[in-house]
Amino acid sequence: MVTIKHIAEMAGVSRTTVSRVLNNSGYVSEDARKRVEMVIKETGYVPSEQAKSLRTKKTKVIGVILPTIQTETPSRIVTGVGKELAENGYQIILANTNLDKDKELEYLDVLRLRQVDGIILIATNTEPKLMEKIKGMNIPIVIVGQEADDLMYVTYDDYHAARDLTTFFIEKGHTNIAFIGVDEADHSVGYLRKKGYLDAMKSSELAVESNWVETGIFDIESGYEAMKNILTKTTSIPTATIAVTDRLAIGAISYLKEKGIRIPEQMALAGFGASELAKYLDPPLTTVDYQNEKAGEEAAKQLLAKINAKKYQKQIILDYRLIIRKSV
Amino acid sequence: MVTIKHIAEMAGVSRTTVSRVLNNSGYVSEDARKRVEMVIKETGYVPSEQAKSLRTKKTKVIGVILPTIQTETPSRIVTGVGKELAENGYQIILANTNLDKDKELEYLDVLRLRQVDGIILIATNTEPKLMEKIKGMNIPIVIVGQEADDLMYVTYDDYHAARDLTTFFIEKGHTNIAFIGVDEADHSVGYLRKKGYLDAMKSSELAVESNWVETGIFDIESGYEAMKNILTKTTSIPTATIAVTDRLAIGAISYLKEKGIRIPEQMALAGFGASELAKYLDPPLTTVDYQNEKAGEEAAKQLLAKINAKKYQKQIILDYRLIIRKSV
DNA sequence: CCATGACGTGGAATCGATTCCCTAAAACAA
DNA sequence: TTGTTTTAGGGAATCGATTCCACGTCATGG
Repeated sequence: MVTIKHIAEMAGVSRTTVSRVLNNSGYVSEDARKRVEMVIKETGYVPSEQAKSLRTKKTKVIGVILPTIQTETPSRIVTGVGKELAENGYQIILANTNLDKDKELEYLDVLRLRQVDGIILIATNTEPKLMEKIKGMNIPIVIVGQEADDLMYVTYDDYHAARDLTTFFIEKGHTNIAFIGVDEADHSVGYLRKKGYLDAMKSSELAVESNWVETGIFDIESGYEAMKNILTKTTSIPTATIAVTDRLAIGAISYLKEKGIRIPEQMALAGFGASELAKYLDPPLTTVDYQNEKAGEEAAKQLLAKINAKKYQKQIILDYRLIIRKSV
Repeated sequence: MVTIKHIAEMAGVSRTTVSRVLNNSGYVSEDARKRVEMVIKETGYVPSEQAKSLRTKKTKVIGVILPTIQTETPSRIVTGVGKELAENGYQIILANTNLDKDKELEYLDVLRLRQVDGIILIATNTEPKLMEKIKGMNIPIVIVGQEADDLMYVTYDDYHAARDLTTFFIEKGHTNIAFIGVDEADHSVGYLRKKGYLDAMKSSELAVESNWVETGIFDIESGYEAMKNILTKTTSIPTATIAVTDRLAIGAISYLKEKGIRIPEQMALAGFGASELAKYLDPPLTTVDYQNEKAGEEAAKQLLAKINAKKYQKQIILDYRLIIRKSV
């Protein structure tokens, strides 16, 4: 393996000078620079990242912690992060928790000891233990998808998205609107989207029957179950349902079809997330488009700014867009 | 930051001894070991990975090159890889080409200079330039999803899967079977699956009209276009269609629905990949289940075996399973 | 003509580990 | 008692970079 020492010898200069050429810092004569560059080209020499980062304490690696790589939201975020980082010569170390909350904490440590320059956490919760840990780390960390008082984050306006969507249904004349949510520990998806729904109902003075509100987990199956509960347990049957993810909506559709209930005539339906498939469902699903990839890019951008001691925005809330399709 | 030097001083031993405790190598008295361990616990010291890898030339990092993270197949593979690696204390550096072939080559270099211990390439082609480059690198590399003569790989039995699926249609009585493929540069998905289809047709002495065979790219839209072409350009209309991915099949379905063509009565349909959504389409889509996650695990397992100079299997071809659903 | 500063360069320390080699005491064998 | 092994531990080199500091050489201005 060719090292800086070899280059120095071959070019007849000291390692110092080679280093100067590499980082173009300090004084180097045109002559010496030429020779060094020649030799570098000939040998195809590339400086060792390990050695460099041992000295400089910078690895040009960013850790990304995510709950799963198998659903669209995190995948898109990572894609965005990756694009932004690649442009700046940074690499991603991936830490997949596979939905295991404890691993979020664990991976923070693993990444620290890998001396990553920063961490992007695609968060599923804002538990105090996690927040405390983040505050205690002296590595720049950006949270994506959740608000977190005085930490850096990039998230979406979940509350207003849910509120707008609900209002949209109300304006269409629906009064009985059901809701399929998830655990409120997920502040964005669980709590805020539900609050948006409830507040919209309240401000239109519409009552919400307790059985209209179901809680699932993040998979299709639980959307199916939730819709089943809604239709079998409620006294006044809703005419519209909001599901907090497209996958839950897909589960709901699957139940509705099984029972021969027509969408949207008998049950209007909407999801969140603008999954690619939503467009191709029958009927195409109304959904909320968050700019996930943009969120990833933005998170990476602010993180790099912070790392390089430039001006950065600490907290960003991205916009959303309702995509109205035939399911309503 | 606490280093081995501090630990040595605090425990009243040399760095050598601390290192011995850390790696439990060489002779260390019970007494010294206790003291060192105490200090390590007190200080929460963790050895620097950079320093270690500078010396040992091992980083415990594996590079994963993939075409996109936004479709199910690579996501599942990465999940499998991640699980296996995590169990062995390895980390993943992610290199996302975003479907840009040139970046595959580029990232091989980037990863090498990051001194990754090995590379897993989720491949979309087997172009000579790429294969040559891989042979020329002196880092262990496993290819996933493509065969590559004398390199390490884990792939699927694409040929027989396609052949079986086609035969299944034939046995159901179909004689006019269309095919939506992709560019044959993708040897597995493009070439082998098509060959399986053609050979099955031939061995049943069924003719294949040239217009029955369409080529798309990997997105839903091109499935739509392909189905449109098949139905508008052919003289004898097919009664069944095989699409080489579920997404292509979804596009095809979308066209069929638009035209009011009933599935499977007027057109039977099948895809490949066992995407989660396939199950919830209307009608549920017949598809081929490859064990993507297993493939990832297997690739990681063999790679680690090779890295650690243990016995490994150079080439693995995984099994598949037809999932017959109502679309046929 | 000499002080000053810009320019060029190299020596050597440093980052934080591992590891080779050496010394020395203790344990054991002859 | 002497000679070998085993056990224990330290010194110092090393990995491949960066960077501080010192030291020349010129040109310039006072």
